[in-house]
Parts: sequence; structure tokens; C-alpha cells
Amino acid sequence: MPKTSHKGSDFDCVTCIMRKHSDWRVLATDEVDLLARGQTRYSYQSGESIYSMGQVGNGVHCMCAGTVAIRRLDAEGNSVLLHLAYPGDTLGYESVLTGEPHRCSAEALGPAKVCHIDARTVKQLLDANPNLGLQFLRRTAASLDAAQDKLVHHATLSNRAKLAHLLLVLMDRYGRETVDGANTMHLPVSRRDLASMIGARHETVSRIISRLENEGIAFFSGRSVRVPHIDALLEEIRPQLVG
Amino acid sequence: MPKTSHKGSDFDCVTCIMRKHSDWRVLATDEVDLLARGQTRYSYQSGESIYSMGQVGNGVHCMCAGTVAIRRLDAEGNSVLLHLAYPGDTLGYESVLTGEPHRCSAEALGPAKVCHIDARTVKQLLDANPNLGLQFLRRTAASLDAAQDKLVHHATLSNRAKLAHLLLVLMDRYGRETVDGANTMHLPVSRRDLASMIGARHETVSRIISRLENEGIAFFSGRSVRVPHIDALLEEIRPQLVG
DNA sequence: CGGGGGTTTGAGTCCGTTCAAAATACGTGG
DNA sequence: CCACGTATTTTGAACGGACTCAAACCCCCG
Repeated sequence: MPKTSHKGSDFDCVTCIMRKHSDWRVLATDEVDLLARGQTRYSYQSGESIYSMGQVGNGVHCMCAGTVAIRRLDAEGNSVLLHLAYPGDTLGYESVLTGEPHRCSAEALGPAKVCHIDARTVKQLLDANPNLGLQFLRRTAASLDAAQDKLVHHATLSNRAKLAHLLLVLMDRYGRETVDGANTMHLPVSRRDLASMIGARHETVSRIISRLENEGIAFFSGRSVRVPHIDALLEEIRPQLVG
Repeated sequence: MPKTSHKGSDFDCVTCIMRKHSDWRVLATDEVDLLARGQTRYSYQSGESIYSMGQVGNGVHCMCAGTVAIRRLDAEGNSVLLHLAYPGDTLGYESVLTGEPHRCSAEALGPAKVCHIDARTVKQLLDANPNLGLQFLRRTAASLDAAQDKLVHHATLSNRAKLAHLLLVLMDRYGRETVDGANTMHLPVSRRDLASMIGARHETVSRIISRLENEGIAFFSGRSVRVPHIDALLEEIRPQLVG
């Protein structure tokens, strides 16, 4: 099923609610008009690719709705899920800035609405408003910080602790608290992806999940998760000595 | 032993050789003058701290000579060596941009020359020349890319493969080829640090080194390393399946 | 209803860690 | 220059976590 597109007047950045929560909030009124003219809105179905590793980007992607997986493949074809992107995030600007091919692929994990902004428009805006570049810089620095935190976790935590941490992070975004104080959520990713996010085999994740269920810490059914006492997951994150 | 400083006229960015290889190369002549006025050059001894995690940066640091280790500590006090910085690199600008405390510490791994540039001067220059911000953005994007590559390696490689890869990377910078085709280098870091760079215990690194010696792949004596056939190390980097 | 991917479970093995102790290198002051 | 205390590195033995290979299961979708 191909993605659907809506050009120009059909949708307008001027009225976009997400824009105020994104890097584009630094733009002046006339610059937003320029942004709106250079933009095309796309709707993606679950599993559809927004861009692929190796391609040269011809623009940036601004998320309005849904969840997008940022993956990188190694030489053996392993896919590692590096990051989940959400509304307000801008994707793929590295390639536009450097002219180099994308180093990651971006794939919709469910119905998603993503606006594509023409490379020429992006460059015009960066030229017109230096704050946009500084905003991108702040955002990229935050991503780098997050990536370094993940590196520290990979170096110091066990797979069980990393999975517990990941569940807490996902619960923060997807979770709902029920009347009895338990937390529940619907996982946005498969267990294979959960495994690649923490750098473990999927069988290992499966086994850790079994143990968490036996110990009454978390209960899984398909992609829905129920955690009776969220503190029990927090207890799992105990770093070990490294070095 | 305290670091030594040289203010203003004692050293000058205008004549600095490294500047042309750094982010500051985008500056115009009059902007370089401004840079030179806001700058102080420091000499650090091995082990001295340039800045520490938790501090708020009052400027950025521009490396002229030496090697600097960028570390992060976790809650248990584990130090993870995230990155090695070299002449031409600019350090600590994230904290200046966001006003948040440093997320990492920077420590000289040997005699190093690093210029400190006043936060006010940095902001003036970012204001005066938008290309400087874009240059920082490109640099940060490259760092993010490198961090993500490390994440993929941590997720897919064994400790042995990760150590082999690290040795190859270090050999690229510190290595010299001898007449018989072997490669030798002097390691810039301790084995403890080597271990934290690949996310393993130092005992494990010690054991891997023993095995590499028994197999004739690499020979260690103190901090000097000799690799008779560099291809043998390349052979070690075989990713395994993950996910 | 028949695939096919994702998931679970099992058994066996190996890698890497833990704890402990010895050996070595290093810096400092005498 | 050497003695000494400290930190780093090496090595050992035992344990446990995580991986490999394999088979069965499940569920979704065509």
C-alpha cells in the first residue's frame, strides 16, 4: 500500500499544532509561509519506509503523528533499533546538511503523518534564520547525550536491567495507570526489536520476560504489558562495576 | 601541578595552525581577532581535568595539542571512556549552548595544549557568523553518527571483536609501520580504560590480550603494542546475529 | 486453510563475570 | 638512585548469564 500525499494548500504548517513543539518554532511568520510552500504531507502505513540507509536525503521530515523507528543495519544485515521518534521530531537533516547518504533508515511503526520539507527550502530557512541552525544544534546535542547514556547503559547494565529500563522508558510514553495503581501499555515494537534495542538475542528477551512474569514484576500478552508495581521495575536497574 | 595559562598576546588564534583544521575555520578575519581576544591558552599535564561532569561551562575548549579523554560516570561511580578528542576538536560547547551542566568530564591523557574561549565571545561569534553554528551542527551530527556506530558494535560484536576494532582505530592514529611490515603503537590509555571503552571488565581485556599474544596476532608490553599482520586483526571483526 | 514470520521453550556450550591473590609497574620521598 | 607504598595488571578457579542450535508453537494474513 503506497503512502498518500497532500501538497501545499491541502495542509498548512501555519496552522500545524506540532510546529510550536518542534525546532521550527523559532521561525518568524513570513518564514513559516516559506516552510508551508516547500512542504508536502505524507501519510504512512505501519511498516512503510520514510527513508532508507544509503539514500541521499532530498529534504527533511517533520513528524506530526505516529511513531517512527530509526534503525541501522550492520554488515551482516542485523537491524539495530537505535531510536524511536515522535511528533515534533525532525528527521534526516544530517544527510541534507552534509550531502552524505543517510546512515539510518526511518520506518513508520503504525499509521503516521510526516511532512517532507524540500532541501532547498531548508537551506533557505537556515540561511534566513540562524536560530533554526542553533535549534537543530541543540536538538542534535541532546540526541548525542542520549546516545552516550545508552552507551553507558550497555557498558554497565545486565540485559535484564536494560530491558527493565527500556520498559520504564516506553511506559513513560505509552503507559496508562489503571485504578488499582498498576501500569499498562501497548508495546510499539516487536520483541525482536526490543532485543535489538538492548543489544541482546530475541530468545534472551523472551526468557527474561518469562522470569519477570514468574516473579510477578510484569505480565505480557501479545504486545500489551501490565506492571502491577512500577517500583519493582525500578529496583532492577542496579549498575554493576565495569572497567 | 597546576595548569599554566597564557593570556591574549602571548598566543594568538590568528597564527594558530590548528584553527584551519577546526570548526573555527569558517570565521572571517575580524571574527578571528575577536576570537583571539576572548581566548586563553592552557597547558595541562597528564591526568589533569579540563572540565568536570556536573559543572556549568563558562566557555568552550579548543584543542591544539595532545589527547583528551571524554568520560561519563554512572550512579555507581563507574567511569566509561566515551571518546578520545584530538587537536582541532572543540569541547564543551553543549553546556554553553544549553546552560545545563556538563554531562561528561574531559581529562588530559598526556601533555596537552587547550585554549579556553569565553562563553560571551562564543555567543558573539555565533551571532555574527551563522556558519559557525552550522559547523558545530555538522560536527555534532558526526559525533552522533559515531556514537550510534558504537551502539551497533556493542550490540553485535563480542568483546574480542570490539577490542580488535578498538586496536585498529587506535593504530590508525598512533601507529607506525616498521620496516618488516608490522604495526606498532604506544597506547594512550590504560587497560582499565580500554575495558571501559568496549564495555568489559579489565580482567576480560587482560585475558583477551593473553589469547591474542598466544595466537601471534598482537604483542603487548606495557603500553606498547606490536601487530605483525594488521589483517589478522581485521579478521576478528565478524559481527554475530542479534535481535 | 495453508503458509510464514514472530515467539516460546529446551538443552548444551561458551563467554564473560566474580572474587581472590599474586605479580608487576609507577610515583614519591628519602 | 633506591626503597617503599600504591595502583595497575595478570592469572586462577568457579559460577552464571547469555548465546547457539533446534524444535514446537502461535497468530496473523493472504
